[in-house]
Order: sequence, then C-alpha cells, then structure tokens
Amino acid sequence: MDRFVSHYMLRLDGKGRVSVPASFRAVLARDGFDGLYCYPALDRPALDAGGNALLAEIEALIAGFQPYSDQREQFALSLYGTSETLKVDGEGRVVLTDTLKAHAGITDAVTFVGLGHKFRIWEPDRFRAELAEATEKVRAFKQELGNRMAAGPEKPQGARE
Amino acid sequence: MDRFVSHYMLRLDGKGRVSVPASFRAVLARDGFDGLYCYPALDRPALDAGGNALLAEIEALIAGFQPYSDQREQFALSLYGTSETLKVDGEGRVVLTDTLKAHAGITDAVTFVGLGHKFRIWEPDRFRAELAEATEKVRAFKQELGNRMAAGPEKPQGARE
DNA sequence: TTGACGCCCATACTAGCCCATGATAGCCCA
DNA sequence: TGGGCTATCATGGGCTAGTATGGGCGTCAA
Repeated sequence: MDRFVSHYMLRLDGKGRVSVPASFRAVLARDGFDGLYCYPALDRPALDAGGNALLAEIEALIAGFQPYSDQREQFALSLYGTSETLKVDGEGRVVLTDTLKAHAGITDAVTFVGLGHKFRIWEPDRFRAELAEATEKVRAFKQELGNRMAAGPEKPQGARE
Repeated sequence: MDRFVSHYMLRLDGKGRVSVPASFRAVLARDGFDGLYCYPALDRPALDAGGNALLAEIEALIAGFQPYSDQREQFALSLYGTSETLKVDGEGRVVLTDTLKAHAGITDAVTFVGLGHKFRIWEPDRFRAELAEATEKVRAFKQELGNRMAAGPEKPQGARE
C-alpha cells in the first residue's frame, strides 16, 4: 500500500503523545520521510500531515510563483512558517505542538483520515460532523444526478458515477 | 531535514543574546555555513537569515544584472552592505546588532520563521499580524481557485478539497 | 579603565529514548 | 473447525540527553 486510506480514532496519553496508525506509518516509511510533516489546514479546523509526497506538492506549489513575488512570499510564510516536522518515537507516536492542537481544537483524542497522498487529523467530534456533512452533500449530488438522468435523454457530460 | 520550517518564539537574555532554534541550527550545520548570515529584509520590518543557500541566492540575484549597471551596484550595496555575519556561541546563541534590531523593532523577544531555504526574524507581535494577513490572502486565493474550477466545464465539485 | 564581547560553566525543563503491559487479531496446528 | 499461541499494536511510565536560559570571568580594544 502506498496511500493513506481509512480513518482511525486514537487517544492522547498523559504526555500528549498519540500513536500514528500503523498502516499510515507503513506508508510514511515507504515514502522515505523521517518524521511527520504537519501543518494547519488552510480552511478547516484540522491538520494536514504526510511525508515527502506532501512536501513535494507544497514545494511545487510555491515554485510555481514568480521568485520574489508577494504571492510566493505569502505562500512560503503560511505553509512553511506554520509547518512542523514532528518526530516519531520508537513506538510510532508523535507529540502535537500547542499551536497545532489549538487550530484543530484537539484535547485528548484525534481522528486520522487518509486522503491518498496525505492524511488529515481531526478532533473526533468535528470529524463526525464534517463527515456527516460531506456524506449528505454527496448523497444530494447523487440524487440530483439520478433525477437528471430520469428527466431527459440528454446525458450529463463528464459525470461519472 | 534540509529546510527551515516552522516558527519559534524566543527571548533575548540580559546580554542581548538569543538562541537560534535547534532545528534551524541543524539545517545551518548541514548547509556548512559557520555563523549566521543576516540582513534587513528589503520591504518588511524583519530580518532575513540563513547560510550558504541564502548567500547563493543573493549572488545569483545580483549576477542577473548587467555588470557595472546602476541596479547591480545598488543591489550589491543594499544587500551586501547591510549584511552581518553573526557569530554563534557554543550554546547556539547570537547577538543581533543595534541596526538589525532597530530595523525589525526588536526589543526583548523574537520569532524565527522558516521559509524553506532561509528564515526570517520578527518582533513577535508584528509576526502575528504578518502571518494572519498572509494566511488570509492564501485562503482567499485558494477559494478563488476552487470557484474557478467549479465554474468550468461541469465537474463534480468537492472532489477532494 | 571600562565596556563589549567571546568563552566557559550552571540549571530548570522537556523532548526523546527505552523498556513494560494489556489487548487484539492473525496464524498455525491438532 | 476450534482452540491456543504469537506477533503486532496502542498505551503507560521512567530515565537521560538536549535545549533554552542565566550568569561569571578573562581578554581585547577604545
């Protein structure tokens, strides 16, 4: 496996440590990154995390802007500047910094969610809400698609089930 | 790790010394530069700092201008002329010169911010403001990007992010 | 001489490292 | 197929080395 998939709820211990799910660790190990690259998601109260694949994505994004441009500086600041490379201990645990925990509202438990080349870390209740909302939207979208199908012979272009 | 990443707030002691974050020192050590190369950022009340990678960037920038041109001389003057090579003591601390501190409005604490190949030194309050502003702009930019995508030839929106 | 700076040592704190334990799930063998 | 064994995993706690910070002392230059 070379992708982050599925989700896991895990608790922080007294020292604030939390185990990275074993299957995610396996992906990171294959990816070759030592540690865990992590930063606050831009538009959600959650954390994005991953390894070299994620880092490469960010680097490519920043390299796409003109050197010395304002946009590039802003992206570099808000991506590199808020990132942390968390160390993973011998048991596969990490300690989230206070800044990271504050952004996601994390206290004593987290939910890890695989998103393919990266994964996201949520406070469990917020994750449930986010998942419910996403599921609802997907369901509505699918239904709308079905209605459109039934209504007319014309096919919705580009819509694959 | 070969990039400056994350940010750290540290205080100056009575002698005006401040510890360079350990993770930044590790990058500098790998970079091979002895000391800390530092100069006032051109268009911000902050200081740019780094090692050989930063020096190489500056050199490339200046080399891009016509030899003997006014621009080249001006850039050379304002970059090389205002730079300091700070010494790092046995404990990994540096002393900022008065000129540097004045430019950034630094008094008794600083925030170090990684920007990949270099890092920036801010007065903590100003940094908070700058980060908030940059994050806001990046967020707006991303949203605009998303809207543009969704407006295009009908794609299932919400397909990741 | 005085002040600034480099160099050295001291200390509180915490992050990292190591070992221990309980639970679970997968595997093997009868 | 069922039962037991073992490898893996999540979790807990203690110890140690590293880090940030503070202060003393000698040296060099103004």
